[in-house]
Amino acid sequence: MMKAITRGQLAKRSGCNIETIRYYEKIGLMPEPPRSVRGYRQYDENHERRLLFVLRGRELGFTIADLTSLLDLVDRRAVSCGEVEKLARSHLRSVQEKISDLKRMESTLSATVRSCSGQDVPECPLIDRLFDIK
Amino acid sequence: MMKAITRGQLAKRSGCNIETIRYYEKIGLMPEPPRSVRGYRQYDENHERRLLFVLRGRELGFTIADLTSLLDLVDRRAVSCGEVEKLARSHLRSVQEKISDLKRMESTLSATVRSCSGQDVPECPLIDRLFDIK
DNA sequence: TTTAGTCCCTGTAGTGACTACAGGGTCAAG
DNA sequence: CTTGACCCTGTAGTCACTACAGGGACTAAA
Repeated sequence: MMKAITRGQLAKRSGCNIETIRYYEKIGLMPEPPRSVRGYRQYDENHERRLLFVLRGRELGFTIADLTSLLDLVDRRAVSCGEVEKLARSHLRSVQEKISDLKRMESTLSATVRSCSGQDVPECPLIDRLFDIK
Repeated sequence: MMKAITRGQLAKRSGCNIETIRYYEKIGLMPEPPRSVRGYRQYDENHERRLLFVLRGRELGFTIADLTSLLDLVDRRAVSCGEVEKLARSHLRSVQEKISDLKRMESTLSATVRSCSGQDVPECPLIDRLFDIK
């Protein structure tokens, strides 16, 4: 059994902002941990594992709602690869859409920046492009 | 001179949500237009051009703050290609960073989805991966 | 002329996912 | 015994909108 750690220690170990932990507790993503006599939160390795799960999921771009339902499956011990796959596939699609949106942005931006003189002159192709009617 | 149009008409022409126009006015990105006797906003082609500028800039991922400073340069007739280029370049860098973050996400996700059985079984590589310690 | 429907106005609250702050209590080191 | 770092709480602020409630105005049909 791991010795109980405080919120600040959990934050440091996980790389999570300390307030975010309290926020995840408030929205039900993290369980309410036991408290010390003085009311300090006491976390153990299960809390840490769960928090890391959430942080990794967020890094992969899953929403809080996605993670809530994934953790709900886990909590109910009803993980079925089928359900998870469906969620992950639809998330993958949205990530791919974001990438192509950003690539379109990137090519417009870099074309415009290339055409910039960089001089201290009052003609700017970026401004002109944004102001172009139609 | 273009006949004045209402907020709803401007919204329809520009493809912008009607409430967003009011929001842009509140934060000073759009000027307060003249009003009709009954208090209806009356927009003209300059408003439309400015709104399209903002909408295109947002599509390219510029923040409201970016657009505020760009439009400020325009309003002060002090557009210098140098300043604009600097902003655009730094924005381009952040877009490129976002793209590479998302690509990392994408490859992890698609690798995981590929390894999914898609079956109704309780072993799921995505869950396992998210729960892996370290 | 009435009525129904669509527009416009205002202020305010809600969204997502945090992050920061104020005002207090606790604890360990020197 | 004091200083500073930690912890607690509730609340407000962030960004860029979006939605809603409650009211007035205008248009077209019955």
